[in-house]
Amino acid sequence: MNRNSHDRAYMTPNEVAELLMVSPVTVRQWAQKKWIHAISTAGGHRRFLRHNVEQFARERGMELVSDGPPRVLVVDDNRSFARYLADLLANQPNPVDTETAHDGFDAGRKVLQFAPDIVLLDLKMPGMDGFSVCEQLKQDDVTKHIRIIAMTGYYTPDNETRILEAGAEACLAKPFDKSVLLDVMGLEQVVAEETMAVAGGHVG
Amino acid sequence: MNRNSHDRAYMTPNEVAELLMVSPVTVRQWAQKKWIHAISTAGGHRRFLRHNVEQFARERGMELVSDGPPRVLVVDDNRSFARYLADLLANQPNPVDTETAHDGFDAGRKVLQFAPDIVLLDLKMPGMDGFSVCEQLKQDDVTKHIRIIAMTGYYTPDNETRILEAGAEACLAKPFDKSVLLDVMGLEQVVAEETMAVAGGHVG
DNA sequence: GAACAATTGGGTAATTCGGGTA
DNA sequence: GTTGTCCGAATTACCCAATTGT
Repeated sequence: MNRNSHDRAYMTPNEVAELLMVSPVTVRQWAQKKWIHAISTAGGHRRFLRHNVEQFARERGMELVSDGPPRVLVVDDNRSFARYLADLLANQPNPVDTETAHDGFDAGRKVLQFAPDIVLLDLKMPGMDGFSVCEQLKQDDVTKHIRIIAMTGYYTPDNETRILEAGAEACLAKPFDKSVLLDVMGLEQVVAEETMAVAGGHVG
Repeated sequence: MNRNSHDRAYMTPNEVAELLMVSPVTVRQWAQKKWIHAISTAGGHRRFLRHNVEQFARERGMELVSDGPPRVLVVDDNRSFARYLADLLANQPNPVDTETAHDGFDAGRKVLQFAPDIVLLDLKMPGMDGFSVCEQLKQDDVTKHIRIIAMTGYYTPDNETRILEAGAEACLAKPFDKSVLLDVMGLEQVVAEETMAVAGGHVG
């Protein structure tokens, strides 16, 4: 079993090549021209830091990171709650593009078609293992950069630990405050706004 | 050995040109008019994502000339059975490219990334409604052309009717003969080969 | 540590690409 | 609407020896 680049802090030339949709030779050239900052192993092989690769891509105007408004995919089998979250985000002062998915298949499809920057992922969906989804996203070069924020109505510290290890950057226990969500997502919100309870209906 | 576009997530302009039966210059024009969504390399060269190209082609009513061998996605939560089917197909006298998915999310992802010609779909997967998957595939312009062959260990005439109405072209009751599968798929097989029982392990 | 497959670096030549124009 | 052609630039192929991973 190969270790995936997600588990490591560095990337190999081949991994960078695939991510940037270019042959390894070209990555080599770019490194020689110092367009991408590279570290050298003792034997002279190059290793790249994810941060440097992304910075390079951004400077060259690649679409690795969308320059438009953030795109958020809400994955929750509770349709009304998903719709509620999506509307909430779409109506923020800072615009956000939103989309919803209600089952695993739909989620997998839209992750590629909608190409979100952030996925709000409900962990407890029938037949869909949120942990597995998280791992799958992080193992794929095309989707590994997507930020994952987990949500669960059955919060336990153990679950939080597991999902964070799987690659999520936060785990929110339902119900959670709107302000907490926006804070975790890194979206600025209007100051002095009263906190509004955001509850998942199916939590009961 | 050259890497084929089938092995990559992206396509070069020349590859797109060949697929669409047009000169590279024309592909260039189409990309400039933004008829085909293109991503840019750091050096300014264009790269195309497979599903973007296919979407464009189908919007224009084009018949895609599948250049390579047929691509088959096996969707079954029983990993060993899915692997067995995939190996079986891959080792046919007529080569077939195969891929497997074991849950809804994985299936949704690979339907776009692998871009199969045929999906072998198990109807009874935990939390994944095969009928819903079938409908989703048929409702999306990008995937509606994909042939769907259903498989179930709990065959009933009613189920067969429903899945056929949802867009599948056949419904196989496990266990089924290898020859039946190949026949339904339209893959030629070596004559006078003894039929070999193909059973799903979890049907038990 | 030894053996083996896969990856990598460096070099040069060959190919492909984008844009403009016909 | 599509293609041919030219040019400078970007990308890739192919060579082999060295490094890395298992």
